[in-house]
Amino acid sequence: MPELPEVETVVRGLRAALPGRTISGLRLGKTDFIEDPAALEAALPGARIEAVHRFGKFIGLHLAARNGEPAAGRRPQWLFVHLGMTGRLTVNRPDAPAWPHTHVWLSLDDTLELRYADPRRFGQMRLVDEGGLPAFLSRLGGEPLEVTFDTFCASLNRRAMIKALLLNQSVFRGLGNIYTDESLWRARIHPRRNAARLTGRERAELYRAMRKILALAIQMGGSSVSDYVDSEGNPGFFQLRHNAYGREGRGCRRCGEKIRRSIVAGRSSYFCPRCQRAPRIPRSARQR
DNA sequence: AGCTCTTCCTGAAAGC
DNA sequence: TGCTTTCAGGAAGAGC
Repeated sequence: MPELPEVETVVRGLRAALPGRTISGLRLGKTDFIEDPAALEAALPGARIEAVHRFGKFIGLHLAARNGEPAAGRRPQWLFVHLGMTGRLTVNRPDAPAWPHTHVWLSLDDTLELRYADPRRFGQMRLVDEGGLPAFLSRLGGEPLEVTFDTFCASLNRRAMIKALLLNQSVFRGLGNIYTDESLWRARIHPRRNAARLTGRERAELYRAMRKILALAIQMGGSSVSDYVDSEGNPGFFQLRHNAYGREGRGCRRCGEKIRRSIVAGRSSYFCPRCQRAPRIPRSARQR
């Protein structure tokens, strides 16, 4: 599933292909994952793509005013795309075969196509104008690779399980199930630990682990565990280096103990029961 | 505040 | 073999 490293990989690919191109046409299939399909049809044709950015798991295409229109006309806008679970945003030649479940087709200068395919349609697509950007960003926390150690530590002072906290996009933006599990494994912290109770040393371990894991994953083009491919349709390879995620029953690569899976914060969570010590359960909450 | 539960959706995998 | 059921999960909203 696309998380920060996968989205970053897609963004880097798009950044090499899109800026400077003009959207010459738009075709929509199913639109239930698009906030306002009519707005896309009104705004996109003729708009020029100025830049491509990433905000957590969101891809932001910065669009310039329509060529030749007066300055008072259209303001710059952002087209935000979230890949959800199974979204694929690829640049293709118009004659190339399309993935099944392709629902958005953007013609670029009549020579290329930007396509969005998403079997489960858990993705999102929405248009935000320049003035709406602060409100959009205010719902998101800091970038995991940009946040300082001090800010990171301060953000952990909540009484929530560390796994739930890391998954919460309003705390840090971009971490999903894979990279929280991989970071916690590397830092030897159990997913059910209370974030506020992590020691200073544990916070430092987690900060370092998270940054290392994300950097490595980006280097390897992300993890392809289900449908993920980059903007050229190629898979990533970081799944080969997973130490926890998806490894239930297999040996921990540090100590040999069998990796366990349990539901934490509503998500399948993989961890090593020996390296990642479970928190003590309060007497009051134990069994019944 | 922050937890659990539910909904959205399809394809893969497990079950019978 | 072939049909049916279960499961996976990011985000958002309801309810507690």
